[in-house]
Amino acid sequence: MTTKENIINLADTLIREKGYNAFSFNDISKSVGIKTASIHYHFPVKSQLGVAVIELHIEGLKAIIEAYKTSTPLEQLEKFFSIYYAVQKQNKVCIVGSLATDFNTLDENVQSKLKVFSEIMLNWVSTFLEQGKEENAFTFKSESRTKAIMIITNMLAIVQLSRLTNKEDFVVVKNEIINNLTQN
Amino acid sequence: MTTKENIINLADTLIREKGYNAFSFNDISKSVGIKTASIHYHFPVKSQLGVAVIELHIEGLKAIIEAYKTSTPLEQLEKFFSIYYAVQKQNKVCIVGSLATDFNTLDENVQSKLKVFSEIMLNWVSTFLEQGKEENAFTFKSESRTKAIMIITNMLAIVQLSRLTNKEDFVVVKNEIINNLTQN
DNA sequence: GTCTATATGATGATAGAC
DNA sequence: GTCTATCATCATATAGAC
Repeated sequence: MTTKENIINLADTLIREKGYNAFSFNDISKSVGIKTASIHYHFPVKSQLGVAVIELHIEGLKAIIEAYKTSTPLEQLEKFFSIYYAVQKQNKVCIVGSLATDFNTLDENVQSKLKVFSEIMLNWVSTFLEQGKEENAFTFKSESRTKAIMIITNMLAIVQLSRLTNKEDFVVVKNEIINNLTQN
Repeated sequence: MTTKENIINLADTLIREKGYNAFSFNDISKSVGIKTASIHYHFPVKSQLGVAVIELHIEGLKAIIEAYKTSTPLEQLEKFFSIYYAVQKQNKVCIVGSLATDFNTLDENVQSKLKVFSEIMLNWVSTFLEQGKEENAFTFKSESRTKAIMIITNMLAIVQLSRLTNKEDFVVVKNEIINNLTQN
């Protein structure tokens, strides 16, 4: 892994552990082992690092979508859950939730990049829900985009809320969604 | 309103607009019209102000719960929605979501106070959902605490997510929850 | 690419006068 | 209760040597 990739990965972890405005170049400096001034060589301003972090998430999600293109809707749903399961396991939150609460403090470039990511996620979930409905794998009455929002908000918030309530609540929510989608 | 109350209310707004680590004593100073040093007279350290903000939310929620004690489950649900509707209208997020993403940077006193608030909220929603189920006003198969978590996570996250997608998505989520609870 | 050195400004916080 | 003055610390960012 290059130093640049190292910096991005670390920034990603810090953003989702502590929040965008709580992490500093000094945090990264200590972990990567280079001085803060050297970080500026790779990312002249902090917001460019923020953009790079989101771009990494976009690439990763696009790769998953592509890899699961021919999988069943249920398999795609399970993959979606597995992403958040990993987030939860690491005591992080998801990138959308973390940056959404800081949204009004973010540079325009970070804001618009985050919107791109959330749209890709929403479209993906909507698509495999719709497909699952057509194949009678899933049962729900609402529009697929609406159902996607319901499920995404459940996931996005449970990784936040379970920091206060109980780690096991993640599985409770996951199972409730599956039961609800596959009932009858 | 006293200066102290003024400070608390302003801090609350700033936390939910910009995040805990993004708001400063200087922000409050400018709005309240007193110097930052004077704020320290009321709140020696920032975390004490954070605690006071959450205590205000606890008092407010307790008052609502008490006021709606004899109301129908549906009325209590509508009241619950109205709280988040106001949050959404003001382009804020809820206090739990805002502080949950910054949780690992918060003082212990703020962390534990936030847990108290989330527990009160969860208990309230669980209780009126349970009552609604017994009275056949609501239809759902899961445990009331689970259903409460599903609904709370929908609300908590939609005020965040709709900053990226569409303001109208709040109403979409609200209606979906009601349709889901009152179907059959 | 990484370093040292530094600029510049904001931050939370304290001491003491009024 | 609020002020002025000040502090130590931390932040992002830049210039220029290696």
